[in-house]
Amino acid sequence: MTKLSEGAIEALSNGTGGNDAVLQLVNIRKIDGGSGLPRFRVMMSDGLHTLSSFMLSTQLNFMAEENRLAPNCVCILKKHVTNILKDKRRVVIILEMEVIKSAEDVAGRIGEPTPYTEGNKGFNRDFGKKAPSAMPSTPGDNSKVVPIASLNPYQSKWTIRARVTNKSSIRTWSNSRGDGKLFSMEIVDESGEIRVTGFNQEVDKFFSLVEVGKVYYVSKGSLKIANKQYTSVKNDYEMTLNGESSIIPCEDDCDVPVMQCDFVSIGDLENREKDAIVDVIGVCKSVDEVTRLTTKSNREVSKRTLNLMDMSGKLVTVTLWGEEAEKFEASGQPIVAIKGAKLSDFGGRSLSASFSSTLMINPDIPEAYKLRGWYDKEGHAMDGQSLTEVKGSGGGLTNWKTLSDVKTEHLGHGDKVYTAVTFIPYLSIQQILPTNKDNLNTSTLIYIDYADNQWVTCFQESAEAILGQNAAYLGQLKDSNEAAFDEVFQQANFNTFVFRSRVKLETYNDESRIKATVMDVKPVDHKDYSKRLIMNIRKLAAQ
DNA sequence: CCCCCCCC
Repeated sequence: MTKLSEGAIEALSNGTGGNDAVLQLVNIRKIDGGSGLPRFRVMMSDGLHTLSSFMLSTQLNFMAEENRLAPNCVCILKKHVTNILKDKRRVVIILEMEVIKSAEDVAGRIGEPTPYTEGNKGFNRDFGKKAPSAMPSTPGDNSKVVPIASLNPYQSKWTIRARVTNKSSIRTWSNSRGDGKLFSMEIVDESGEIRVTGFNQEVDKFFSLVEVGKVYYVSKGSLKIANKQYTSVKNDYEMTLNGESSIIPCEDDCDVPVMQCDFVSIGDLENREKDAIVDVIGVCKSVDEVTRLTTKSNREVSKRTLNLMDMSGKLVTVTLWGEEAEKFEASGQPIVAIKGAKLSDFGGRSLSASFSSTLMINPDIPEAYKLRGWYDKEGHAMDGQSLTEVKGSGGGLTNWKTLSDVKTEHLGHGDKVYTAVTFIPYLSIQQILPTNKDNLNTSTLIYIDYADNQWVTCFQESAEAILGQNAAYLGQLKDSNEAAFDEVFQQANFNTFVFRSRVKLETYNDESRIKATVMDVKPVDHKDYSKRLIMNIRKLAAQ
């Protein structure tokens, strides 16, 4: 039977408890978090005593939500902080905890614990494994270093020690409530992260001091409820620097983490809501050239799109803006991580690196090494399927299929776009829009590959690309020289192109059939196509 | 006290 850390509850309750206590979870309940995230209150037992004043820190909410923390499970309390409330009660905030035995593997309650009666005599704060004497001294201030996760609007005298992971430029604003300037940054420690904003005088005082990547002691700021709409930072609160605040560089910084990311698998982006702010990591499989464009509000901006793929085998198009677009270096298919990318429903699902995003190229984190290993071993041989359906040129050719794949995978039942290299044995023009001869409205062609055939419909642009003539000229020719007109179509037969086509189930008069439409036609890039064929041969040989 | 998130 699992041995619990008898005596740990008493120690935790009077503030002398260390970490790595083995405890049994007795009960867990959700409490109303008001406007913020839900909070979970937990009762734990050490076999001798139970104590109900444990709170799960919000970054561990997933453990409760996934039912990993069911009554009777046995856990190791890896990291915690003790907060003291106004009425001097202690609350143990669980920062890190591991379930070592799930509820179903435990027969029931271990021992016969009785509720611990709060006999708080001491009044020392306990911040986890660091004994008060070992606490880093805080420059120019008597306050103790506390974890970011313990910050709240009700305590004002504190110091945190945190690394800056992101810093904005200085922005000015002017509206009915006044005007001013501000900057914001994101900082992280081992317990969590928080967004910090400085206005006006605080901009003058702190902006130039703060450098991304460095660690600072930050003391005294105002905490308020965070507006989740604008940030992916996992904290219910955000901090505003005020006249009392200080920021002092900290040289001894190696134990402060670099960045906290909660990566979403690219495949899972399909299930996320539009406008969600997410962290993603993937291999940059392809990249477009940088382009300049003018926004609706008449601002000039640089833009670049890239395709990221991860171990879900799915790809997504990500748009970078401004300097990040201009400076992006795509050589060697780097690992790209983006913290705080914005999910859009353009083309199905796509991502945009917004103002508050942090872009990392080949970051020094385990997820990146894992992905690199996977990609070099097997991922490079996968085409992957893109969540972003790209119209026209640009954005790269993805989701390569043979025509028999299109059938056997029932792509048409899900409104999918695929790429295929196909040969045109026969092409016929069905219709030139009678009211406007310049408009080659519809032409239908059959295309084939080695395995199957498919009738598809082309509209003007793709039809012109296949016929090699523009619609206006063809319209004239049809009236003036029918033999020459037919010849254009004869010439187009027996050519091979790369087609991007959309297949979709259409219902007409209660009858359903798969309708295929060409979205884009390109000449075959034989070098690229040969590589693709060699890759497929290798894959078949490996089976 | 901001919160701009651009383009196809």
